[in-house]
Amino acid sequence: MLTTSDSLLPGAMLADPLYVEVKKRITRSLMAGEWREGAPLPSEARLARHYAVSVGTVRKAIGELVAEKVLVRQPGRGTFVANRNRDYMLDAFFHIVDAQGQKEFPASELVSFRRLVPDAATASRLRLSRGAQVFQIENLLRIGGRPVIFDRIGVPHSVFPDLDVEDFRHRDQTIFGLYQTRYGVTVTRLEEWIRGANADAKTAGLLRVRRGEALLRIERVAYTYDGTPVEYRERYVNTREHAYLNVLGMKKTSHS
Amino acid sequence: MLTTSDSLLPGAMLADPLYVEVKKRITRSLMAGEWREGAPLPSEARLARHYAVSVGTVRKAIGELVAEKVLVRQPGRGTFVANRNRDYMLDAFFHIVDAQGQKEFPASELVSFRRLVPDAATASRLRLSRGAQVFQIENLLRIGGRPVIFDRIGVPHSVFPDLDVEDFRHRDQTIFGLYQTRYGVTVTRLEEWIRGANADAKTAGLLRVRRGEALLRIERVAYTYDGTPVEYRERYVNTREHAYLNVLGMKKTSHS
DNA sequence: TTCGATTTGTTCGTATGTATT
DNA sequence: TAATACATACGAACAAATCGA
Repeated sequence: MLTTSDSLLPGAMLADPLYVEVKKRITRSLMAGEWREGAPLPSEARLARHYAVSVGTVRKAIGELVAEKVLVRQPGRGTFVANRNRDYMLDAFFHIVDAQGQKEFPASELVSFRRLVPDAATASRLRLSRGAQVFQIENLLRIGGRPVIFDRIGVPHSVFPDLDVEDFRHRDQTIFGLYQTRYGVTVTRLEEWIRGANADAKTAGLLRVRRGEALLRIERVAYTYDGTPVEYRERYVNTREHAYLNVLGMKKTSHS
Repeated sequence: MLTTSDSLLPGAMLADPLYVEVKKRITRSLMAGEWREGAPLPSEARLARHYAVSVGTVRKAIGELVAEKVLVRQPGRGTFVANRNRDYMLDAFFHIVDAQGQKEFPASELVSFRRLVPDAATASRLRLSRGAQVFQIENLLRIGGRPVIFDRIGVPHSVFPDLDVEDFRHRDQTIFGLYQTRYGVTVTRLEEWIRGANADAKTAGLLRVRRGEALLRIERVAYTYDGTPVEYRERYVNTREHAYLNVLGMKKTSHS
């Protein structure tokens, strides 16, 4: 609870700069669930006293975590653990847009929920040992009422031991939000491998396209703070009326 | 040339914080081509004196430009205009990897070079007025000797007036490098719209796949510092042995 | 509504460390 | 070795936003 002092002073041969050390400690506290999602951190001045460093050093550490979207700063109010709510997820991790480039949050429909030993691809991506089980969830996502995305999700049984169909069916939040609130698992990083794929019979039926129609196939691995893979997702997207939008480089600055 | 002083002091009702103002001025100098690619900027101390602000303020401005990969800092040496060389391009703007996630720089083969009035999609993406002409370049990219990517590139005649086939055929650099060195046009931002597409006869022939095979189709617009679109590229990727890799969120930190 | 306490944002200045030439 | 340049760290002052008394 950050009650006892935790000075970084005692000349203990730090490999990293002070602010990196502070950043690590804050990250560890975050991982340990010391502050809830949306909760305020102690003020910069208090953290500085606590770690026995200057305010500027704390500011630099917090600044990097803000850049990584782990924390949020609000002038006059404080620094908070970033909310991984619907809007945030939409902004950060969801890249499917309509022809005008607009994002819309999809409606989710559960197709199947099973517990099984995964195929080789899933096991490998999730770094599972032989025979380890996963929950496999198939999900159909509709945008504007029409099916656009089909997801096959695999999550390790070891990470989400008592996961339940009802969790998925009745959740009022994103899937990542579910991981967060029910298991304290925060997704901080995604790797997406995007390819083209001709629709097979099952997928074509679900997405209402012809067999053989070109779909987007996205293989995606989600990682936690410490780099542990916690979800493997195979996603098929009907890109007739939608697209995967990726923006690289400088954000719109327009100082001309 | 940054010879005369350019103080920001005279209480001239600045809307932005000082460091944002400094950032804007540096960006403007960059756009005006005041410092060549790879050239060193004046030291932080000199810039601080020049703008009549503190070193810390200059550092914050430069820091943001470094985060945007416009500048590069080297301890003990100085601050430099980022090199948009092959390696940088590969890292920043090229996302096609092989099955192991490795990037390899593709070999380029010119298929066609024409000057024409573009189709509606190209004209719209490049914000061209009716009747404005573009150069259209078709390019086949090979990775490991095999054709993987087919590009149809459109660039406004107005931006690259005397562009020549030979420029493309004999360049020893990336296409963006050509824009930079020959026309002073620096690409800082990309928008990529990714979809699936069934290969048509021509593309199938070039990429040596069956007609109807699912390819990745990437529509891409490249923008300059000030947001002007300077290139529209339609790209088809054979993703049998390759993929478009996108990484979102925190970079690997691993402070556990 | 006003006021005061708290918190982050900006700016300055200084000192010291480390890398490069 | 000395000079230069960026990196880190500290501290101080004031501004601006927020919130509750």
